[in-house]
Amino acid sequence: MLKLPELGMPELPEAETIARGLHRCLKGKTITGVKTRTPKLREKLNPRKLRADTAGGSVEGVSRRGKAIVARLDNGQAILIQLGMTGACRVCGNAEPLKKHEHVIFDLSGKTSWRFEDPRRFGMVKSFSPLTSEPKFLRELGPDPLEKDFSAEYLFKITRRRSRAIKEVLLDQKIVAGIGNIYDSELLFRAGIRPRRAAGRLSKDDCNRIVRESRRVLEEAIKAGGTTIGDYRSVDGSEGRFVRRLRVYGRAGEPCIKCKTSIKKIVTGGRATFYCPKCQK
DNA sequence: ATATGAGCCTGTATGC
DNA sequence: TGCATACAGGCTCATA
Repeated sequence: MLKLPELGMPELPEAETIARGLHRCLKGKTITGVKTRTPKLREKLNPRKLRADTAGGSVEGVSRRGKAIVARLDNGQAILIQLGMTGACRVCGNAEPLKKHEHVIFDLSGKTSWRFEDPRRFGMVKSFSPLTSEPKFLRELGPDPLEKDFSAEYLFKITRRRSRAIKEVLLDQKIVAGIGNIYDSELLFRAGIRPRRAAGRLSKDDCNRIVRESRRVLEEAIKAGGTTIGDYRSVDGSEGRFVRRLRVYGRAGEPCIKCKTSIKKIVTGGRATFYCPKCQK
């Protein structure tokens, strides 16, 4: 059975939970200091630029874009955090000892510290000015699966003439921003669609179900998410565990919850994919 | 234009 | 116990 790490399980619901938590903890606080411990993240950190852009700024708000986190400051700058595979944030007292993989530390007013932790360093942190130079990654993001513009019509239209497996198409952040490998398997199970179905062969109704089930599974997960972010009280993240009821992901060989057929594991696009061969067509 | 595979890293679980 | 191997939720790049 798959063991889920305690922190940082970053698909859309996790990013949403983190963003909400950060918003609550950081809104109105002023960044008094910026420390970086290694420049080696997915994209090389630029500590001087990060410091110059953000120190002295106050946090106006924190929100989510796809799986990424954006904190807007009152000086016209913003901080983008991509969580990668193992990225996590915590907010704690600024005297709290650093953890091994806490790479970026923003010290804030009120003796608070906002830290980015990422053992695998697939994530990244960078500052930018939202009005003049949004990073390419953000500019290219597709519609948010929880918003109206991710509709059955849109999905139907964009998948025409594509032979690629729907599982892989849904992972493409330029097509829809926020679905990751786990929820991809889960939503296709709920929609009754085989992961390897060629996207271009989906019917309008298939698209309808995919859009509907994407929303459902993501919203359910957000509700279950609760408190990922350590707040002043639970700095160790002990309160932040997600309870997930995964129906197919990580359940290879186990019986389907609907029909008892053995859940299958395949690899598409280099990623593990799980489905029920009977319930999904 | 599209699809595939490699690669960035460390941590954990497994099998010998 | 040690050691080697496989695998992990993201994303980008080079190549075909």
